[in-house]
Amino acid sequence: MFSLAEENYLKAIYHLESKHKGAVSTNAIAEVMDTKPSSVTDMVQKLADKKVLSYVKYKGTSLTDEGRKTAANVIRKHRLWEVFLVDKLKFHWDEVHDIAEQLEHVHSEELIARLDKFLGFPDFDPHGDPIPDKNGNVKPTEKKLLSELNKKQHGVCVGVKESNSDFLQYLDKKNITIGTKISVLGKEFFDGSMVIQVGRDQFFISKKIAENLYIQTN
Amino acid sequence: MFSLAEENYLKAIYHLESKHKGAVSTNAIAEVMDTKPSSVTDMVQKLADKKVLSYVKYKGTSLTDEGRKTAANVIRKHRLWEVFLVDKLKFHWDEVHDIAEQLEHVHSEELIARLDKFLGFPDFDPHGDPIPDKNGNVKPTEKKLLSELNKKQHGVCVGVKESNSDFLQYLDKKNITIGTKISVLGKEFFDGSMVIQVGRDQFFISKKIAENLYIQTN
DNA sequence: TCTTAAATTTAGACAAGGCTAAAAATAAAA
DNA sequence: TTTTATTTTTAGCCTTGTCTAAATTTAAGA
Ligand SMILES: [Mn+2]
Ligand SMILES: [Mn+2]
Ligand SMILES: [Mn+2]
Ligand SMILES: [Mn+2]
Repeated sequence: MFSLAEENYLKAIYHLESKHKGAVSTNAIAEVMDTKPSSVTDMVQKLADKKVLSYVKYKGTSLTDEGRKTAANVIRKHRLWEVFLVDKLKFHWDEVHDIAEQLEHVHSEELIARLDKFLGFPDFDPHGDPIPDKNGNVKPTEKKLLSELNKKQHGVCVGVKESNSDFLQYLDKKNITIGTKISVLGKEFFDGSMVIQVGRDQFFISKKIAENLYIQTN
Repeated sequence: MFSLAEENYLKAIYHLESKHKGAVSTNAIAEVMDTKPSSVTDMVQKLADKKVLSYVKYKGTSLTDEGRKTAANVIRKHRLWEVFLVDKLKFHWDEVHDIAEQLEHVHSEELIARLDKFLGFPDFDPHGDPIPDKNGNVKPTEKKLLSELNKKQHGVCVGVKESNSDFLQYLDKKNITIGTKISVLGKEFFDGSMVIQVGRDQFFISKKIAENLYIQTN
């Protein structure tokens, strides 16, 4: 059994590993955990003792299979609760993260199994992120960023990269949500900005927006 | 905002106050919290500083209005989650307490408001205990213990006093649940045992059983 | 009332997590 | 290859919540 703090560290390291290849640096962890590098060192040494990650002084850490599975399980819980909050309690998709952040630490295998069933065994959370299975496996999906598309290409929005409130509220204003069809009408190579079509509307979006929307094309 | 430990102390003191009149003793708190009296003294002094209870050395403690409201709110959350677990996730009523014990500490007013609505604003939890409203008020119900009934009296089971697994499973075996009609066919004054009728079945119960079943007669 | 027993509090420690300041190791620059 | 800058770790201290052992207070018995 892992403490709340330990679970949060494992989750953070899991996400960092999936973004950048190679060992995760102490400073990177401190950054996302919003804590000091010295605190990270302490915790990482403790987690290494517990065999959930391997740690080499000054070189960084990487999760063991055990650690990866544990982290994936916390993420599984987080995302299932987010589905519950949106689908059942009718929360808006920009309101659920902080609550799920607490719910993810409730310990009960049975609870999650039943919640999963109650929700109809969802594959994705409200932000389009995949929900790991009981064993910590995530089926790989072929999605790309909207910013990778070129003029005249189109696809369906399947997720968001960053999911902070401001961004999600912007998407709502533009009627973009998971499942929305998006077509690229024009693309400016100088700044990466685009003109896209969503439903009947055509409008301009910045590169930053395009880099935070996942699209599935096929 | 109160810590998990503080919330549990407040809840325990709230329950103790409702059972025995007068100030709650340090030892009584230690007993139900399964901790040492010295630890209780420390915590109780801290909670007194926070104005949620009044504490007089060697004399005991009692909740302030503020403390009572805070405690009732934790209990409200506990019971609403129990309703969720039984009604929605189809848990059995003897399996939900420990999970609710964790869920009750998730902080979000909005979450509880929406959960309440999702559950249809229930008045009682799966064990027949009343759910306090947002302001910490519980409507008083006129219920008595089955052991207080005499021969030929009858009523409807509206709750259980102790709700440990063994007892709840016994009740299931006997087909007794919230809403079940129970008639007293005989009562032995020597040991308080009874013969009762439940549906078509008639059987013997000990005084201990009768003292843990709440009945509404009218 | 005097003495013993029970309840309660105080003193001193400990583990988990976290912080700051200083030291050590590694990476980058000259 | 030195020197300097950056990253990371160590050392020492703090807070929360808990515990044991010892001291105090209150209650009970003679
Ligand atoms: Mn989230
Ligand atoms: Mn999400
Ligand atoms: Mn309960
Ligand atoms: Mn209950």
